[in-house]
Amino acid sequence: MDDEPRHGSDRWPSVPQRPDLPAFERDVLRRWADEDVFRASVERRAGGPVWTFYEGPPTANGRPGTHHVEARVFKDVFPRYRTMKGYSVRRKAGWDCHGLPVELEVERELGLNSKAEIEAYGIEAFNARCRESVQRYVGAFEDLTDRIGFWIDTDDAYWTMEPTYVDSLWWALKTLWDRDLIFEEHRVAPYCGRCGTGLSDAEVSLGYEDVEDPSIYVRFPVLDGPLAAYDASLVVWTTTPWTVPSNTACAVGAELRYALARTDAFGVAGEHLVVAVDLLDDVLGEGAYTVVEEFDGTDLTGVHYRAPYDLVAVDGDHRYVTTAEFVTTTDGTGIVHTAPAFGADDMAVGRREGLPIVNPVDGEGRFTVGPWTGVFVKDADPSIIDDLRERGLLLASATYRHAYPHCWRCKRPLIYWAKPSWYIRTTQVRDRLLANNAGIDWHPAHIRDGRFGNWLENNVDWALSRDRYWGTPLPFWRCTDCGHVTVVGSRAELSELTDEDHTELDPHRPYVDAVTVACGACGAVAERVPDVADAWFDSGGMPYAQWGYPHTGTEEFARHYPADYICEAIDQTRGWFYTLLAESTLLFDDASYRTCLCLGHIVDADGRKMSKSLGNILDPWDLVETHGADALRWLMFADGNPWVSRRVSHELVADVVRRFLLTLWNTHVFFTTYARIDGFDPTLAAPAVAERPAGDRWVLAELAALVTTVDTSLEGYDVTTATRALERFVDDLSNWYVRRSRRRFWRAVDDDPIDKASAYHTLHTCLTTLSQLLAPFAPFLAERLWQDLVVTPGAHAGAPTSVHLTDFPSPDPDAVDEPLREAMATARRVVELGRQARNDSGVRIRQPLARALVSVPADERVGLLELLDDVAEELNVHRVELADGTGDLVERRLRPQFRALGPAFQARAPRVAEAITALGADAADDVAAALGTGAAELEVDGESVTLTPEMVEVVEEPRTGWAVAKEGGTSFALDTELTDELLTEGATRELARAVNDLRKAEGLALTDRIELDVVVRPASLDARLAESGQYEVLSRDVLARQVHRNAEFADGVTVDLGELGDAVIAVRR
RNA sequence: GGGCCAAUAGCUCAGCUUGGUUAGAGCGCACCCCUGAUAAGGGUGAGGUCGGAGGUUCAAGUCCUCCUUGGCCCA
Repeated sequence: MDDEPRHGSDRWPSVPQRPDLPAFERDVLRRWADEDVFRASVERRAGGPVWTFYEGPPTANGRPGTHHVEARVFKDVFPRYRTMKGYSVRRKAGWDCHGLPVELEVERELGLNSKAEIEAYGIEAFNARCRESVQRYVGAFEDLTDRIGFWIDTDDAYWTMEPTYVDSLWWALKTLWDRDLIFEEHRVAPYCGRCGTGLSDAEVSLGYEDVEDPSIYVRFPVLDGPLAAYDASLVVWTTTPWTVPSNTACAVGAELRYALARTDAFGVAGEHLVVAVDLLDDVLGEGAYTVVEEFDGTDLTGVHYRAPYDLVAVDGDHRYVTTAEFVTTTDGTGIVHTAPAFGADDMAVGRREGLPIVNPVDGEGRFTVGPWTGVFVKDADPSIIDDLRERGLLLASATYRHAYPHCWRCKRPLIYWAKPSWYIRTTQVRDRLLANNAGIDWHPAHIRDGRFGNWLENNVDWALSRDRYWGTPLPFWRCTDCGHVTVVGSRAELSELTDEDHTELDPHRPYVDAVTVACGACGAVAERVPDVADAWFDSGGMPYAQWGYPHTGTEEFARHYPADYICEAIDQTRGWFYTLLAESTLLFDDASYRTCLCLGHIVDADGRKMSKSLGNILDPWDLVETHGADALRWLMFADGNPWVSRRVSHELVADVVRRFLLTLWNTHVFFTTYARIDGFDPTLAAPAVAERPAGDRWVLAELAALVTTVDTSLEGYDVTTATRALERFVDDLSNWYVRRSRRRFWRAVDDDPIDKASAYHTLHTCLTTLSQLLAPFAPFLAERLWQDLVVTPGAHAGAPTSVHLTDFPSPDPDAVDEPLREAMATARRVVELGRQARNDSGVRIRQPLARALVSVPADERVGLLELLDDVAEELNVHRVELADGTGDLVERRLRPQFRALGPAFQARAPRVAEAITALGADAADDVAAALGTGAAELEVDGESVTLTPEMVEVVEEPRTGWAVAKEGGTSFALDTELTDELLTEGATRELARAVNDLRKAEGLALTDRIELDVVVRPASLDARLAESGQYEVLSRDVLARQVHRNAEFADGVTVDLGELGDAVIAVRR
């Protein structure tokens, strides 16, 4: 730009027209770091009311992806907003360090494949590798966190593997133990025989595959009761033949009906079989049986039967019929084979009935007894089926296609079996969980009673223990002698119990395993149970454990409990959202968070989930370094609802840059360019808002409304409404305010200094307020605007050195002007119609026209009156007239208003509407006149009905032959007749454009003055231009010191002036 | 198999809470304008059975039921 401003001031920076967004963001990051702005923003609010955010710790077991950016920017925007609103918002970071994912990552690195191999490698060395792995990835997270402008204090982070954190968890576990909320029990869990380990639900869900499994029907002969007299057999269905040797009971539905049927279907003449009535046809074949007797499921209760195998000696009553709720007649026979060791439902029945657990299977999933000893159970299925068939017990055998879980690592089918585990008795506080959940403000609201509420309704006890290595060790010591369990609440307590100093102990395995305590009951040696805690227990405990509560940090805990706001993706409903609520309910009978924003997932441009296997992972660094962090942040905030899955791609981020960021940037460039030229001094008093022109008052009214919208939306955790309002305003500012006001900026200062100052102050206010409104969303661009518009030019005495240290704006009460906003909306609609009319008529915009006639609905007339000059100027029409409802220029039509007609006429409303629409111009005149005095009568289907003014809108349409455009109740008619005078003006505009083109081509600066040589032909046109003063107009428009008509010059440019003639022009400095 | 969510223009998304008769925006496309924001900017237009079928209502993109497809969670 010009190095010699017209009125001399370098207070405004020179802003590049094409910004390198990532580069300037890095500059901003440096400034923030140098001036410690984040810390300052928190500290200046230290005395404010506390507003608490909890960081759900990312599991640092891989590089951060684009979905992490999503969660992190939503975690950032509300704390930033609250800080600007005056709240004290501590931003404590956190890292989730433990868990199977970390172990698996390390196993991969080390090439280990099983627990046996890990133990051979050594738990100490293995856990050391896990610790290193976590620290490695935390670094990657910190870098990205910083780059995207997520202000969270990573120096103050909690780490779930820290000893003080573990101490807190031990306290929690001991507290629960003391309240009898923890117990040990056999439970059925998915298990991989080859890997020798149970799998978490998350792992199981990775490995579902569609497979063919056997589906067999087996005879279980009845041994006692009336049925025995028939030599009847129960027909039992199963898809896991290998569990038949472990059968201990059969379950029937108490509410279901059963039948004793005689049949020859299976090659035994006249045999008697028991099957659910609903399934007789399916199992025995239609018409292939006779029902002997029908009875209820409960009638079968207690009936003993003979099972096919006696491979394991069993004590106690078993192999009888009982009832269970899960029995249905959707498939099978209505009689369910039950093996408590190998199914969760089975185990529940077994526990209720006190049935023995028969488990002839070893830790590798192989039979330990019978003819299949050493065979993997699933592989034994065919041979068991053959055996049943040979012994005449098999009624039928088929296959069954279904999804069955497989080990995601070794691809072998999983088996479900019972092993002892530690549980937290969450079912005991189920009602409290529901009650506490009811008080949480969920976004979206349906989570509360939907996904999350349903989950809580079906609460089961929390399986706490994991038979693994890298986790919080359970602080349970069991006596080797009497079995008594001693629970330890901290390392300090452990020291007391052992009379050794363990206060500096690394509480991880294997160190803690080596510590033994004296049994609290008998005094013998107690050893720690080897399990570690579910890593979810770690993260769910962060409200207290991040402070080391209650051993340390009791004040911080009190100050920051509960959280006002948390935010994670929707998959945390059963993860962190649950464990947070469960632990706070168990320990404090309270929800530890007040508001929860639940995000949808990030998917690729085709709507597919991002995954390594699909190869569609978007690297967040690539996005940020190509388009900038603000662009990515804005996409997350503005594109769709936070809680539906949203697409991210380079194209979509680039679109944000073009559509929004560059539009705003261009406005910024426009302002600073002219502010530099004019040396605008922002410290001089601004004209009062009421004194400014309508355009200024309008944009300030829009700004005031925007401030209210953004503030209210953010208060309600609604970024969608806020960002859409901001986008709309930026577009309005650029494409209406600036567009309409350009001339005011470039005309000479001494022309109308008040008007010019008004324009500058207005645009300056808009841009600086935008900077503040944008600060929580797009912190980099906001900062740049603030620096360029406030800090560098010294615009406000004592203004904060960063936008992030300012108070969130409040609407200027002097600027609020709803009628003006509405009037401008009308004016803009009229302009749109005007453009349409011009387009249709083929008269180019540079050609002035004499007049236009506008009709708008009656209630918009007054407001529009003030803005008609704006409309005229925008459309390059000398005079725009507003039809006043009289005279012959317009004719009236009536538009039915259903909102009023519907309630009044009900079923007849459509007929009345038709009648209203059908009225001719004269009849419409009469009705409109009658309505003016209150009500009008109208004949509909031979009956007279009474219309009130609310029921119709009176629409006026120009009666002229002009170019007309209309929409709804608004119409615009353009007089396209061209007079000599108008054509002359048009020629001047044409000349001005050509001269300015030439100026640009010659490389002249905006402010350079020129000598203009011009020859207009024919001479008559030249004379007309001179007579009508058009050369003066031209001279002003192109900053010519003098216009030399009919000059002699060699290298002129020819300008076509249409049918009027042409011209040759040249410019000189 | 169960729960929740989604489906609106070629694409990405608003609108649905509170039903009102012309359903919007951006991108893309076609045509055009502007040329002192200029390696910018703007306009006009085409493009929609609002996933499908019923229902409630004078009136349904909006409310209800069922279905289809997709996603997430669970089994």
